[in-house]
Amino acid sequence: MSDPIPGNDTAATPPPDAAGKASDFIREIVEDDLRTRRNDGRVATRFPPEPNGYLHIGHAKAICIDFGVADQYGGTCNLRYDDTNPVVEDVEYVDAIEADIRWLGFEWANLYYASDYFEKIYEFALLLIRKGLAYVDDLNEEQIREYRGNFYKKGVESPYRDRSAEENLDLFTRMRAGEFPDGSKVLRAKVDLNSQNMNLRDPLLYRIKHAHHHRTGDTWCIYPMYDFAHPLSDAAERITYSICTLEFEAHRPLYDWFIEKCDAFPSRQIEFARLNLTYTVMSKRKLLQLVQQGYVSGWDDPRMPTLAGMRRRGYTAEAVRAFCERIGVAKNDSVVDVALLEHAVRDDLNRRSPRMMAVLKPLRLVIQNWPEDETWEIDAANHPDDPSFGTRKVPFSKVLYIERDDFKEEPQKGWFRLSTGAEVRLRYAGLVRCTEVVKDPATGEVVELRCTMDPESRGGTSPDGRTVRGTLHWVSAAHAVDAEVRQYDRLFSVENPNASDPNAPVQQTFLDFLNPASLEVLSGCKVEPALAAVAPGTRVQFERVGYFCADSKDHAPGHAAFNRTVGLKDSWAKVERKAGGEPPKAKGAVVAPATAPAQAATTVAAAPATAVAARAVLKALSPEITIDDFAKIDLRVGLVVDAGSVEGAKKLVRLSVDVGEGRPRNVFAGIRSAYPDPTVLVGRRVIVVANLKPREMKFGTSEGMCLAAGEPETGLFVATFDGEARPGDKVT
RNA sequence: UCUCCGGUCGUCCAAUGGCAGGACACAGGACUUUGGCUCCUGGUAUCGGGGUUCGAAUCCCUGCCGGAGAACCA
Repeated sequence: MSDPIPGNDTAATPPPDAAGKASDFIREIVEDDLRTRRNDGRVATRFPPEPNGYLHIGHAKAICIDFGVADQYGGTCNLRYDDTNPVVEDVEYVDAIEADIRWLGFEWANLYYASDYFEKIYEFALLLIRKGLAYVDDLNEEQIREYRGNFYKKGVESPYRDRSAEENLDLFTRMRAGEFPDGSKVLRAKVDLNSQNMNLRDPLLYRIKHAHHHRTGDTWCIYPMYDFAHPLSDAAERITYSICTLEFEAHRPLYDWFIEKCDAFPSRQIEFARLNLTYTVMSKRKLLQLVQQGYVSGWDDPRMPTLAGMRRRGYTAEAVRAFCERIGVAKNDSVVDVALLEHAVRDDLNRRSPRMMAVLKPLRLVIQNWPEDETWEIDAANHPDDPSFGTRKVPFSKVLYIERDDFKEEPQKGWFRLSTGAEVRLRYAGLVRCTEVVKDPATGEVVELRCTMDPESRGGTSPDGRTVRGTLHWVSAAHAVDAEVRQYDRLFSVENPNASDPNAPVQQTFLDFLNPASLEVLSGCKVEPALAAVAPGTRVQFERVGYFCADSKDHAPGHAAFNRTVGLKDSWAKVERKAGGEPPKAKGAVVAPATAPAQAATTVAAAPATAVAARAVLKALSPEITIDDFAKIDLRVGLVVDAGSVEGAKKLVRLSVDVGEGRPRNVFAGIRSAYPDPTVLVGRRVIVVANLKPREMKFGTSEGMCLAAGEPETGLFVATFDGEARPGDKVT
C-alpha cells in the first residue's frame, strides 16, 4: 500500500476472506461482502467520466478508488464514458482522458460508452411503460417545474399522468421516430410526487433532443437522463460497486428504484466526499473558463489542477497516487491543504531526481587566485543519498555565476551565505572568501564579486577541519548555457477562491482571486552544460532551489526551458519572515519584469482594484506586471439616477449610474447592510471604476464598481460627494 | 421554513462501547559539502447540553454548525 508503483499491486490478489484491515469505509463494505459471498466474491467497479472536460486531481482521487478497489480485491474496473447528453460532449476529451488514466498507472478491463446501451435502455423504458410506471408528459419545462412543487409544497399530478400504457407506448415510439420537436414531450417515471426527495417526484427518463451524438450520430433524437441510464449501464456491466461522489446521495433511492422495477442487476451505489484543495478551483465550468478566457495557456498549463497540467509541471503519477492515499476516503466535506500535495511530490522527487546546478538570477563571481585559462572538470555526485545515480562532470573556471540572493552586503544574524569578507563553500569545488564587491557607479548595484579560493580546500573541505556552514551552487560562466525558467506558484492567492467576501463592494468571483504572481518567467538563467542537454520531460532537482522539469513542449536543443514543479522547503525564508514580522506569504505581490536585474517587487493591499488589475494583466498573457498597469484603472464620476434592492440577494443593491455615456450603467454592489433603503443614494455622486469588463451575475450584468469603504460593524458605505463634478469626469 | 447527509488536533484521515492515534502543517533540537534529506522532541482535538452504561468520540434525546436537494446537466 505504501508502494504505489503502477501495475505492481495488481497481480497480488489477496484471498477474499483474508480479513485485511480495510483502510476506508468503502473497502470495509467490499470486505464484508466478500466475507458473505454477496456477489460470489466478485468485485467490479467503473469509472464514468463525462467526455466534456479534462481530468483533474479530483478525478484522480476517484480513479484511485475505482481502480484501486478493483485491483486490491482481484476485481475489474471498466472505463465508461457517460455520454447521454450529446450537446455538451466532445470527442476531443476522450483521448486526453484515456492518456491521463494510463499515465496514473491504471488500465481498464473494458472500455464502454453509455451510448452503447441506448437500445437496451430504451427497452427498459418500454418495460416501465407497460408496467404502468412511466408516462409521456406533454407539459413544458416550466410547467413540469411548477407541478413538481418544492421543498415545502407537494407535487401535483400532471394531467397526462394517467394515460394508458397503449397510448404511452404509441407516443414514446413516435418520440423516438422523430415526430415531435425538442421539448414538446418527455418520458417520466411514476414514482412519488409527495416525496421530500425531489428526485422521486416523477423524474424525467427521456427528453427529445434532435442533436448529433458523437458516437451514435443521428440514430437517436431522444436521449436518456443520467438517473435512468446510470443504474442500467451499471447493470449491463454487472458492476458490483457504483462508487460516486456525495452529491449523488439523494439519487440513490431512485437508482435503487430503477434496479428494482427493471429487475436489473443490483449494483450498490456508494458515495464519498469529493476532493477539495486549498488555493484551487476544481469545477469543470471554472477550469473551462480559465482556459477559454485565456487566464491560463490551456488545459495543460502547469498551474492547472488538471492531470495534464500537473504532468507538464513535473508531477509524477506516483506522487499523485501517494497523495490520494494520504488524504483517505470518507464522507465528510473537507478541504485538503495543498501543502499535502506539495509534500507528496517533494517526497517522491527527492528520491528519484538527479541533482544539477542552475543559477536563476546570476551574479558574477571571479576567483582571483585561479589561473585565467584553467578549467577543472569536477566529478559531482548526481544524488547525495543514492550512489546508483552516478556522477557527472561539472566544469569549474575562474569566472562563475552564483545566485544573486546568496550575497548580502549587510548580512543579518544567522546569515551564512556570502557577504563581504565571509567564507563559503562552492558546492563540490572548494572554499572561497569574498574580498571585494564591484558596483555599478551609476546605480550602486552590485555587479561582481571578487573572491580568493583556499587552495587546500579543493573538493570542499579544508585540512584544518574548520566548519563553513554556507554552501552555494554555481555555474562556470564560460561553460554556462542560457535557459528560460518558469517559476510557477499557486494559481490563486486565497485559500478558498470559491468564496467571495460578503463585505466586498461588488460580488466577487473566483477570477478576482487569481494570483498575479502565479507565473514568473526568468530568462537568462545560467545552467550547467549537462542540464541543458536533458530530454524534454526530464525531472531534476536544481540544487538548493527546487524540483524542475524540462518542458515537454518548449524545451529543445538551443532553447532550454524548465518548469518549477515545486520549490525546496526553505527554512531560511522562515527565519527571515519571522525576523521581519512579515505575513507568511506575500500575497498580491506584483512581479517585476523578470529580466530586471534587481527585484523591485511592490506589494499592494488586496483591494478589489488589485484583483481587477491582476485579472486584466493576466488576461493580457504577460508574465510581466508593472506598477503602470495599476494606473490604467479608469475612475469616473457617476450620478446615481436609480437605486433599488435586488430580489433574492440580501446583500446586493442595484444602482443605475450615469457616467456621461448617454445610457446609465447597471452596477451591483454588496452594500445593502449600510443602505437598507437604497433610494437614499439617488442623486448622489459616486466614483465608478469604468473600464471593467461587464460581469455576468445571477441577477443581471454589472457594468462597473463603485468605490466604497467601511468598518465591519457598519458595513460598506459608498464614497459619495456633492458638488459640480459632471457625470463622466475623470477622477484622479 | 422542509428532507437527507455530515461534525475528532490548524488540515486530512483513524479509533466500530475499553489508553483518542497517524500524516501534513507548526514549534524546538541533532545531523549536514543542498538552510534539502534524515532523525529526535513538543504543543494542539472528540460542536454544546442532557441521558444510558462500570466505562461514551462511538448508543439515545435535544440544540447548534456545515454540506446537499426544487436542470429536458452529470
